[in-house]
Amino acid sequence: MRAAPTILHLDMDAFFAAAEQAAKPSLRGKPVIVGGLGPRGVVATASYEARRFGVHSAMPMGQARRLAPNAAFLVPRFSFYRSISEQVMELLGRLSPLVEPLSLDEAFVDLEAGEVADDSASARAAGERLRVDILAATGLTGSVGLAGSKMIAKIASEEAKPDGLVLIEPGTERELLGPRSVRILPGVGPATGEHLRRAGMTTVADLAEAGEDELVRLLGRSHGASLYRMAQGYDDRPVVAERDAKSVSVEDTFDVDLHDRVRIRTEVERLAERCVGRLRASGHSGRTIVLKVRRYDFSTLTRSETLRGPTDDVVVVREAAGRLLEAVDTTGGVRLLGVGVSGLADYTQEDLFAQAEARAEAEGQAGGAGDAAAAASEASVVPEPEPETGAGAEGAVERHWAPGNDVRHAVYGAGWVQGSGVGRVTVRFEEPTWSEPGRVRTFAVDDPELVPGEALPLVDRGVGAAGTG
DNA sequence: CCGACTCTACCCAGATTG
DNA sequence: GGCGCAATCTGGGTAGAG
Repeated sequence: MRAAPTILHLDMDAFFAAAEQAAKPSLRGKPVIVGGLGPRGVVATASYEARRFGVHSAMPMGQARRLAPNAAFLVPRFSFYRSISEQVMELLGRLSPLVEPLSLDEAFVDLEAGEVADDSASARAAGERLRVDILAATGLTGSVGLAGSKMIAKIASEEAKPDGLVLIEPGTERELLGPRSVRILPGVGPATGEHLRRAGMTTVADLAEAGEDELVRLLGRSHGASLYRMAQGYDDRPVVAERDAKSVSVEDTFDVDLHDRVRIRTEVERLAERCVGRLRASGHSGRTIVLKVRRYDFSTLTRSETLRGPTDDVVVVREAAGRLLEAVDTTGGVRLLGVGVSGLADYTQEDLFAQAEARAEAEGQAGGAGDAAAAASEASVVPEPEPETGAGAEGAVERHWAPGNDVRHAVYGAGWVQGSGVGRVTVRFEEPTWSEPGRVRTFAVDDPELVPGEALPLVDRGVGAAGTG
């Protein structure tokens, strides 16, 4: 809680879809839907044009297709979005050392810590300047919320969407929140919202009136107390620059349910390998292995096993996951499998274990430190160098020419995949900085002149650009 | 030795978020 | 009838140590 609205929340507008529109002139002003295109895909982001048809995030793709059959349906390209995100985060970093990213397209910034604002006027100026800078650097719009706390800043940016800025003066929080639905409070989703409704509370004012004891009784110690504070517009959470990861996991939903036990087993092993790949890439090891299974009827269960010490060994994780699977009934089919590792320790932590072990051995201490020694030996299991193919291991996409992917043709230049099927791939040749839609050509999928391409910059860059034409 | 109690670690499900 | 992926947090249960 602070007296000046110096906590900023930035939220890019329809980020994935807007990025695709910026990269592909022919999609500007048209409904664009980004998400999984398989039989069980969901919408990740819908452009504002698509939202007018009722399409929104997390909607099953089939439903989105029925609502907006003429929209462009694209597969997400995370590395492209990440590169834009990095430019945006860099701009935020100029405002303050205290930047807390929530996702690729969202972040909190503590303007006070950055000494760029200490009152409403200076905060507003910083926010407006940021929006201008983001547009200039990326060609995309973002919405800004400014307030004295994270919660209110986030509500403000939501209010500002799209392409706006809203500042909420400290002191006016309660009148703003009071009449609103409990659902605007962080931590109140469908389940908690329904829970509260059954208890006769639908507005934030209802919560404040109910009192802390009542909410604690209803929702438990932690949720109840924090919700009571939030309902009064009281929120002390600081902007935290970087928090270290606590778990790493991978999961896959299959196009059709898996029934074969052997197949299920090999999928679990593959997931364990991918998980360990990411674990090691992040410089971690972990103690607890988690297996996740979603069955044909959507019932979901997790089973976990905690080791004596942290590991980053594929063999150890793969076998633990396999053991966990043995205890799971998969009759009827499996829709999703996942493998995770939690209880993370980083390399330095692991080094300490290894050092402790080395010391213990050198001094010949075999006494009471049994547990520590066991932990050390687990931790120092030497991972075998894996004969892994390419470091990326992107899940080897079957459809080589996925809709939306960048390509380059020897004759026609840069373009992107509009669609493919029956041995053909249709490409639209255009570039981000063009103002007009480009031309469309169709090729054989194995046309040697057609190769995967690179994402191009969304805005003209550098003085050299002046001489075009 | 038993029972009651507290503390901690672990396990699992469910909820929430973007 | 359709419902992805990754991460975090919490509540409640159980088990062992003291």
